[in-house]
Amino acid sequence: MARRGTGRPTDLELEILKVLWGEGPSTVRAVMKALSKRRRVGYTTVLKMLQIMADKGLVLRDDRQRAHIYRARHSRRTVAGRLANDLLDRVFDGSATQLVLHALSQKKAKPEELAEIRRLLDEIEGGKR
Amino acid sequence: MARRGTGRPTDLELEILKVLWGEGPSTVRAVMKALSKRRRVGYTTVLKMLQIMADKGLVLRDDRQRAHIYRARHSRRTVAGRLANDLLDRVFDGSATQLVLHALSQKKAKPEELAEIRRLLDEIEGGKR
DNA sequence: AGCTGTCAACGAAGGATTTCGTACATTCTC
DNA sequence: GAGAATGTACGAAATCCTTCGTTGACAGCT
Repeated sequence: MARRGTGRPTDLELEILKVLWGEGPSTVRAVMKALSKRRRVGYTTVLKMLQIMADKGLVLRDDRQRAHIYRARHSRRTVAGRLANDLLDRVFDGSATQLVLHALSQKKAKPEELAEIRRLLDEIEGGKR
Repeated sequence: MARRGTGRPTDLELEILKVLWGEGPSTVRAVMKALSKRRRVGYTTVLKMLQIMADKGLVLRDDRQRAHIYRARHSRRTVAGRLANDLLDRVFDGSATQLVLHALSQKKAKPEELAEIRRLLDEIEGGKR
């Protein structure tokens, strides 16, 4: 049971997680429908993926109904943080600043976003004083 | 020739790129030596990886000498930015702010780093005024 | 020339990811 | 109840990543 790879969700797994985060607990068909809007994907493929993901512990399955209900095991916040962290370690050697600098210089953030980041900085520094 | 996957370097590919970025153009053996400090890896494995990476266009090969010299095709800055960007699109739906917030809250940044980020923010906002 | 060490090239193998065909069970509808 | 629709489960195939054994070429040395 519980397989192990890199620990990171793969591309398709991430797409599926995003559906579950957005739609909440769903049946295979519901996930498949939502996913079809962005990607051509067959029913059994989604089913198989969800089975594997359940096996890996990425999703939880409620099989009390005939159509099993799947839901993400970890919040979007948790997984996203884990991935950001992972990228941090693998590429930026743990320097959050480097990652932030890249992220900010690549995408043009809106003024409100910049203000939000400033607020976070204040918050972090405030906690230390 | 020129294969295509996700476009992202894999884990081992990234490790190899980091060696090339750090050491500069190197032979297979030199890469293998440097890599051995952090990971158990055989000579032919590194050779094969470099051949594949050259095929993909991740590295460039100079085969004028008997021992071919490999070097990273793109700078660390470029690749890192691309990866941060990719994560942004795949997980944070393009919101740099979200990524920054996660990055900053996961790792505890040093005060100097926070100051550096502030400087960047000033720079970005300054350019608009 | 023969021996030794280093090199590139190739192919194969094992594991992971993704896709889908098929089989079989259950539920719904006529 | 028969047949269609919908569901799970299983297994196989295609591709990619990673690893390594083997082969043949080449260079240096005696």
